[in-house]
Amino acid sequence: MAPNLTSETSDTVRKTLEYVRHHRLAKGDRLPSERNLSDRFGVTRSSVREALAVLDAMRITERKAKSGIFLRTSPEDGGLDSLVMQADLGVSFDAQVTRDAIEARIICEEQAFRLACQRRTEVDLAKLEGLLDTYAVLAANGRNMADEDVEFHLAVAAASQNRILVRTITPLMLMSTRGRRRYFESAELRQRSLDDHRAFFAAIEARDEATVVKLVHSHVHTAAADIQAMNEAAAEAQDAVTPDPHD
Amino acid sequence: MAPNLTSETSDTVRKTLEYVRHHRLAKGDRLPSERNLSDRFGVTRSSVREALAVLDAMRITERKAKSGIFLRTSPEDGGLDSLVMQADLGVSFDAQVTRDAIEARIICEEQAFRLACQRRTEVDLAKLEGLLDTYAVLAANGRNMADEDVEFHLAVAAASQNRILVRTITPLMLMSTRGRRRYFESAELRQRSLDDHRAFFAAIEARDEATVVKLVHSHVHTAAADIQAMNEAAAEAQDAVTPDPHD
DNA sequence: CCTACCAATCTGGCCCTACCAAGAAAAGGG
DNA sequence: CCCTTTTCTTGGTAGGGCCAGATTGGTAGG
Repeated sequence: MAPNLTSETSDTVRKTLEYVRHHRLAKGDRLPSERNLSDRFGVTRSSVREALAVLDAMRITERKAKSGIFLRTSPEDGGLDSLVMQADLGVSFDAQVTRDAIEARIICEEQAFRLACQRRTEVDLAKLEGLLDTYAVLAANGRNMADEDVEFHLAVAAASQNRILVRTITPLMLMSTRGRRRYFESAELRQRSLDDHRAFFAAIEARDEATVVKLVHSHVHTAAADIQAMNEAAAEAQDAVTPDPHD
Repeated sequence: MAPNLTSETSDTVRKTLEYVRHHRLAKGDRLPSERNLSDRFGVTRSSVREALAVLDAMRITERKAKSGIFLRTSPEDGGLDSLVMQADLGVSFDAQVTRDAIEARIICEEQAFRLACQRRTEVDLAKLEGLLDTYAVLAANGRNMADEDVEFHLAVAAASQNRILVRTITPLMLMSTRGRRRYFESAELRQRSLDDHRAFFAAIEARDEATVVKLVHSHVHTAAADIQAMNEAAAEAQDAVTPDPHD
């Protein structure tokens, strides 16, 4: 669940995104050449090309053969995966993006969990129960359950039997990984999260859609709000020391 | 909206995914080394590394330094962007994935369009009206409006003022680009799509949420069903000639 | 002054070799 | 059989080189 790219590549991706931001490039604008970027960032062209391959795949840049590298969309408008990646790279989102993500998550999880009530199998329930047990143990031991939290939510979503829905929710959760980690440092919030998850399980077992929908709203909204608050606090603290180099 | 990666890189990505499928690798399994892949595919290690950077960013693979390349999730379970990429690469999805995508799209668009009714601005309406005009012209001239269709839907979603929701819907639409292209080859369907879009505009202008929700269900469901049917027909025709090389 | 053409230059696409350090596996010694 | 040591493998990175198309700037011609 941690940053996945190699340090060099992810560094170059981040520097490239910084370059775009710093120079306020807009859609269609051209980036410096690969060779230029490579010595600007002090890495080889190979590394630059790896980073650009990633940005291309994220639909952020577009490389036109023998012509140049062009911005396809602003980094903020790339796919959700690109937001997850940027979160991994340490980019912090503004409050609006965070609010939007919460709203989107509620929309998707509300429906996914509702479908889970209708379609959950015994296997799904067993899986959730197992996760719940692990969750309780971790909570009791004061361990950080950020990853397990995600896993539980995705397992519930998986009970909807709609794998696309699971994949839609995944980035919405992963976007806030950093905030979630901080969230679970609080013993009180750990306990609350455990209680919420137990309530989710009970409602899904009972196929009680109305309760599930209510739970999604309260759980996601309060949890996400807490995460958001922590994100903002952390972002401010970080902004204060961010130098922002570049010509 | 077309394939974005360079031919070589995308080729290598596709070959790697094929390798995974062909060898039925499961989560956590190890792929051949970069050097092995490079001469297996007849490309340089640089190209392999670019492809792996992409797969890494998609959270499909994970490269552990000095150890190996491991499958993080099955390619079918990667992020939505990875599905878009695979669609670009010509991979066809099974019927279940297509059905799931339709369901997910209905869920997201229903809520996004409902929010659009509440929050749309005059600017949003003007934008939609402009797109609608273009749409009508293209339809009249018998042109393929696949891209404009996507653009219109995303513009409606944008009227929800939730950019994350837009980005959630984007891959759900882009997944079916190929099918959509075929869809718009039919004059009858072009006309129907234009009518639907006009109805969307009217409902959103009137802030008529109930109608919009109904429209989403009928429009997406029937349109997507048509696309699906075309996809399956095309997939069968394609499967018949797919050789599937490899040791 | 404008246009059409042409050559030098720049750019992305790929290939190739080489080195490093940290794992993994094999070999060796007890 | 276990533990240590050596060797091999592997990803990470550097740096060079060639190709061919796109770009561009200058030049000759109208």
